[in-house]
Amino acid sequence: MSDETRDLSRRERQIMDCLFKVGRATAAEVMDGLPDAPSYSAVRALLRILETKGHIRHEEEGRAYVYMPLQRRDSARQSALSHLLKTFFDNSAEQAVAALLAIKGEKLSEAELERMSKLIDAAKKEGR
Amino acid sequence: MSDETRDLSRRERQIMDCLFKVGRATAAEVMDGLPDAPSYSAVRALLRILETKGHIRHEEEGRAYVYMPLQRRDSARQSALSHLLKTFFDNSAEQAVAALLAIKGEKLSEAELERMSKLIDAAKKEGR
DNA sequence: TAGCATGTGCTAATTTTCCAGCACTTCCGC
DNA sequence: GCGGAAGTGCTGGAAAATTAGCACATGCTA
Repeated sequence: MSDETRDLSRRERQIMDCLFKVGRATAAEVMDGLPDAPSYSAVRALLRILETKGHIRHEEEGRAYVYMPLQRRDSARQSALSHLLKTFFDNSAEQAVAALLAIKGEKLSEAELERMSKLIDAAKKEGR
Repeated sequence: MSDETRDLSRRERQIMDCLFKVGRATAAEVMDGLPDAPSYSAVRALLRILETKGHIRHEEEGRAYVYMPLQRRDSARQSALSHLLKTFFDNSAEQAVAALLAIKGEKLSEAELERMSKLIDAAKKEGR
């Protein structure tokens, strides 16, 4: 997996982030999702480059191109999460969960917390 | 929060990642931690730039400079995690926990899982 | 059918990033 | 005291990224 999304240039990464967030988008939509958005044609140029490099592909939809990542979302997720874990959490899932709760803590519903508990219980059973 | 570590160039980001991972490091250590490491003097140049931009600072230790991030690790963590959540997990802590378990699942000890349960229980109490 | 809006591809050029090299200093051992 | 090892700052320039602009296609509408 040498074609990591991590060694992209700044703009390229921003665009990939945007596409992973929304799943699929036209050039105009990508532009809206970009911080300090450059011109429309700049965005299109970047999209073309990313496509050449094999990170995204497009489908024609009416007259417009709709772009989407080539890498599957869950695969990209795993990879991003894994990197985050190593960089900021000493590779400790526990610390990550703690931080997660610290960020979202109060906004989480009882039901969501319950489902998380279930996930962990399931992992316990798995492990024994 | 305009001085986000996210709008850095590729190399700058790699260096920040490296520094966040280890906490503090000399130029030589940073170089070792870098993928496709460039020359020693290139690394020093980058470090100087990052310092100018206000992302890191250095202390003199013997003859050498030891560099470290200015932003506190937990603050950087929160920010990185929050961004990851938005980009890949629809801002859902639950999905993130699921992915976390999927990655580390089998490698987690009973005790770690237990502590995670406790964290979630605590959050439940908090919320009610 | 002419004109406009909204697409696309391509490309030249500016800006930023990235790097290696050079000059200088300091410490240490011989 | 001299020479080497290991620091540092600075700078010019190559390489990459980023951008805007132009030319052209297509659909729609007055």
